[in-house]
Amino acid sequence: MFALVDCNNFYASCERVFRPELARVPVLVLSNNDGCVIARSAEAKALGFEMGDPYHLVRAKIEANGVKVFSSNYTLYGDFSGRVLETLKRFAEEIENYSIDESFLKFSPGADLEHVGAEIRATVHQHTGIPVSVGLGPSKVLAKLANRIAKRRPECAGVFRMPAGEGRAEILRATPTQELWGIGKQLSARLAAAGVVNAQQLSELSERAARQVLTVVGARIVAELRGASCLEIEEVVPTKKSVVCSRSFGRAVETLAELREPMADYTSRLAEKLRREGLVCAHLRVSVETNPFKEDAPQYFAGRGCDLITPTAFTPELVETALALLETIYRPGFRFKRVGVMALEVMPANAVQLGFDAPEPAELDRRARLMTAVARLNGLLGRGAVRVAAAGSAESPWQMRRGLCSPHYTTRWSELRRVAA
DNA sequence: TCTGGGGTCCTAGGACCC
DNA sequence: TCTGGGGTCCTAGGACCC
Repeated sequence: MFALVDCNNFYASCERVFRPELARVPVLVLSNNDGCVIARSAEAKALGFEMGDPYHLVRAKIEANGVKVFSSNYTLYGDFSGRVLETLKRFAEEIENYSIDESFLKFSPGADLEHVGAEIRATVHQHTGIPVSVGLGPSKVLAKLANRIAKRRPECAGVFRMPAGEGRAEILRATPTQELWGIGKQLSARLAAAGVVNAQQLSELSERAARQVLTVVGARIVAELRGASCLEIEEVVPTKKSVVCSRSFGRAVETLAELREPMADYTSRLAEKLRREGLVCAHLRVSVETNPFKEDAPQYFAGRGCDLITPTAFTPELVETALALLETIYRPGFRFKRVGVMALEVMPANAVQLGFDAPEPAELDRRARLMTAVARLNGLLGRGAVRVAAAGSAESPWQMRRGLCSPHYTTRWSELRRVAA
């Protein structure tokens, strides 16, 4: 049995914890740059504010209704998120922190689940001041759905356990496919075209049909809807595969010089993020974008990436690369609204795939030996399997390079020699 | 006349999530 | 004038190899 514990209106609730005077006041939290609404208290929802409402379009309504508005404060939310997680740990042995405001708990078959939902709610509220809802079900998808119901039906008091049999079928019939976890706008439209509009119909789809319409992801959802758990708890936080820093600016810009500035800025933030998490990247990608909301203006969207000679999180190197990439995709005559930079092929800074002793300095041709050794290993293990790594000194703890068979290696022998040395 | 087939890797793009 | 930011996974298609 799984439980999904979800904090109610999380960011708005965090803002409220230390401000009791806001208890019944409608509260909104805005995105970076105060661009749009990203969290709403129950009172704000009742007033008709929607997720993603542009601030400048709802400002009048905010003032007219005495709504309290906050710029987002992710440090605060991260702190509360950690405290909620700590509190939840006492309730289950297996726990997955799914997002900043949600966690999955897994209970063993014999567990007494009669009152656990209410206990979780009371304890989290007592310890953190954050209200949560609890959904229970035999699979993650069903626990997610149960959570929605817990939130929606006042008589549930914030806890709902997915029934079996006809009770569940009745709920699934009343659930449009788009409300399911993993089914968005596009997929629900695709399903509707195939005559499937509610969750019960979806659960009755054959594995083959589900795969055809929704690919393997959809097939898993169908199994989960039938109560067969196939999405497991992921307790260990997997290391990131990419890290992004992208942002819109207040005012659109046109020249390359004006674009270079935010690009350099975001890239150094990206480098900081990587270092903070102990990561390096072997591929960097940048993108630029005009304002998609200005439909009458000429639109341009472009991105380009390149492999790095040495996986790195070193700011000057990344900035230099990002600016060079920017130059290749910049086009004059457009009004740019956003730039982004993304680190790909991210790996832990201390990763070493395979090491071997460097040949004796006295030996005639180190280069040939290295090449031969790596080529042989890659022949045995598959192209790119071997990466050259060298432990370094205290100032430069280590350096690492992607497989020698990458097209770069002959052109930057000096770099490799430095690493190998 | 008649022009293979199987596999991998990479990239771009689509879809989803919070 | 003013519309977020950060992720993941999957697929299709092209390049390339033998």
